[in-house]
Amino acid sequence: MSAPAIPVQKRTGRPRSERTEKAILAATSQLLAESGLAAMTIEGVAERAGVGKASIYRRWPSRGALALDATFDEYLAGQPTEDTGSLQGDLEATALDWTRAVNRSPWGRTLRELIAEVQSDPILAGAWKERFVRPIRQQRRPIVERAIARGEIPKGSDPELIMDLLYGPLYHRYLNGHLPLDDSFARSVARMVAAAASDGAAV
Amino acid sequence: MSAPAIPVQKRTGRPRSERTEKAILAATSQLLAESGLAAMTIEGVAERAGVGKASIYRRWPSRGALALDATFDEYLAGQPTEDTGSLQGDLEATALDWTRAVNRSPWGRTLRELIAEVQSDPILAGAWKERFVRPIRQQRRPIVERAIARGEIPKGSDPELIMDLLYGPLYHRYLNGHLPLDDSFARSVARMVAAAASDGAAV
Amino acid sequence: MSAPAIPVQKRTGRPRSERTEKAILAATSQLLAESGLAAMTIEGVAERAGVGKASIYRRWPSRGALALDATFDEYLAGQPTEDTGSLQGDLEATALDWTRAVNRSPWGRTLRELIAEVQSDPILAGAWKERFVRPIRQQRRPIVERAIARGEIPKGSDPELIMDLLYGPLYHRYLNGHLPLDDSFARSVARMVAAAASDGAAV
Amino acid sequence: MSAPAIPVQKRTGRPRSERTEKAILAATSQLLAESGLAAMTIEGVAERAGVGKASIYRRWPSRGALALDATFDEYLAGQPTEDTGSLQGDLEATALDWTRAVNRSPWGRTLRELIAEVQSDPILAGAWKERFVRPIRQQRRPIVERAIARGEIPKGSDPELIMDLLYGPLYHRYLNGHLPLDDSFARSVARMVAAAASDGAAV
DNA sequence: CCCTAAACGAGACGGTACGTCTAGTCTTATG
DNA sequence: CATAAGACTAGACGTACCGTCTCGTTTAGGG
Repeated sequence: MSAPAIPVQKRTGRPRSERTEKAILAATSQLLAESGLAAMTIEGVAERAGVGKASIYRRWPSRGALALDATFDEYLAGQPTEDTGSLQGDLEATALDWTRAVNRSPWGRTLRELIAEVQSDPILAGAWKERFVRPIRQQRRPIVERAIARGEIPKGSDPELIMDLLYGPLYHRYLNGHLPLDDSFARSVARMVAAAASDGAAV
Repeated sequence: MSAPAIPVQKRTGRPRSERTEKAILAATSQLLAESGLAAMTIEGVAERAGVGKASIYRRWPSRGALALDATFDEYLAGQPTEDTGSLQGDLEATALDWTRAVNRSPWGRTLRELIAEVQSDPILAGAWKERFVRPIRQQRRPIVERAIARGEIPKGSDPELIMDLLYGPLYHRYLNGHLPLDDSFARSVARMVAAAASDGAAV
Repeated sequence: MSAPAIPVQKRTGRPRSERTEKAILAATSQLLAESGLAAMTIEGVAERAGVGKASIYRRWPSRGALALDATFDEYLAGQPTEDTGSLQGDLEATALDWTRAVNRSPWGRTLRELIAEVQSDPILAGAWKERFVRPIRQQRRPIVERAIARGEIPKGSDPELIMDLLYGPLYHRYLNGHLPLDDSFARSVARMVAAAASDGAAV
Repeated sequence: MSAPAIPVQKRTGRPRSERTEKAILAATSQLLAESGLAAMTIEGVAERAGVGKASIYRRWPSRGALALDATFDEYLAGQPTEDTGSLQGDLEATALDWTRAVNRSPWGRTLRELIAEVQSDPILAGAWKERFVRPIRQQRRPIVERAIARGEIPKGSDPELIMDLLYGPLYHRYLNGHLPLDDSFARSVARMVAAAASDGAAV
């Protein structure tokens, strides 16, 4: 009825070395931080990690997949979701957290290039959604639930719509760069989304 | 014996051929439509156009710049800005136009990859903002002005903020692909932005 | 593999650089002399010559073809065919020349490895025959003709058979190494071939 | 390369499996017959034999050594040395035997590539001489002894010289391919060698 | 009857070189 | 000068094998 929770242990052959895996991810992170995804090559990673290229290809199907894993490793800390007491407060905290994170170089640059890489590789795009987008959104879902519980917004309000309204404008300035992505903008967006949701427009 | 009174435009050398330019752009468009930006190479364009690589480099500094020009050539038709009589109506028309345009393959794919390309090339990013982002936004500016004139929203409402609130969520689903970008979503976004602006949250 | 006798005039494009060609052949010769054919790689040649790999592949289809050309360039001096006054004298001079040439390291090693390389590459084998084997044999043909003119051997004697009888045993010891290939052996072979030919056994 | 004459008694551990050894040799022979030595790889043999690579390296030091053993296994039948009653007859029988054997594909191809392999591996060259060259020559030695006994050639005639005179030209055409190696050539060589030896030129 | 130790199949390991591809520049002959 | 053609240096690509090194398992002989 379901996939095995604990994958069956492979029976034969030399097991993959954890040391090798860590060396590859570390080298990747370094290179990404130094010069960005565009300048990161599999050969470069292999050399820096003191590893054969085959050991990389054995584990990751593409440069993007490797970069994604390495970036995810750094990101895992995640961001908090503390209750500020109001919908607008929660949205503002979320927007400010994200804004400050992506303005942090070089992580911000890598994220930007990773999103770019994802645009022309459907397999990678799937991983991106699973590993980055979905977790962050689920983490923020309680914000809407708390607002409903508080009676700030109607019961049927769509959390997905609200999340897109909040994150969308931030990503937009981040990737297009037509106007600055700063704290002030983050606060404005949060204010507008809170207002719209309170009006019941998200139902 | 005497210098010309009005300095004549330098006339030495063979002038650049218009035929060459058109052949390059046509070949680029074809290749983009066939296999996307990721698979488009300068060598491929040169061969398809029956042109030397140098003739391309003489005109465009990079693959992205060429692709941008070729795509812009196709895009010039633009979208209308007719007055629907209400802010929400105007926003909805705008959102639906954009949504339907990017859902059109292969143009949608090329745009997506172009945005990707822009992420790691600052020069190209500048061109992108000038040529695509700014014109579209200026074209839509009257929407806010009309809404103020109608008294739907306060005088000090920020058109840039409203534009970001509208386009941001659309781009977000377009590039991240976590949820479908369809007419229904476009209408929901327009409704929410109109609601927020009416509340005076965009001041 | 080599320049055509009558080079077809290429109409367009940048012509191949003579400098590049010479640098490649020089680097190849050096590497062959230093460590032999088995250790010579296309990458190594490219690096030593300060040349892109593509420039090598543009000119030679395989490592063996390149090595053959480089070795031929060194060999071109050739060996004399002076008339010693008798068949046995001429054969002996020929055998001694060849013996001493192949005992000369590193040229002898390269020749040995080149013959080896030829065994599993039919295209290369053709070039080998044309460029090395046939010229040498034709150069030695007058030996038999002079012997006939002198009346030492019958008119119908087969020069090819006599050449094989002379060179065969020398190559045999050279490649098999079961017994030393020295001047004494060269003289013995020459003596026997002369004796057999005088008996009219080569008719 | 092969089992030692007096196998040192191993004290402990699992003994080497005869099945494994046979599977390796069989797979090697198959691959040699199918595509030749140049295309035969240790990995390919291991896979075909259903054997770990280490089990091959435990037994043979190199690809050439393995190929030599596998080929030798097939060759063991050897060739007869019957007395035809005359030196020329014996030489002719020998030459024809060898000629026909090497013209037999794929065995002929493998032998050719094996000789090639030997040229750049001194250790393998030693094995080659011991295992192939010497046995064959010793097998043919009685030919000369019988000729002396018959009084066809002088007592001091050098068997090694005569063997080189006979085999050399055959190997020469076999490896160089400049002219066909056929029965007619084999007979001519035998006739010439017999003539020279009768003249006492082999003393 | 277990213990020891080597051999076993499998396959990962760090490497090297392959032959191909594209980048961006340079060099020719021809307009 | 610009052009089409194509050679130039440079270097990454992904693949194939190399010879070595773990794994967990098997298989004998000696204690």
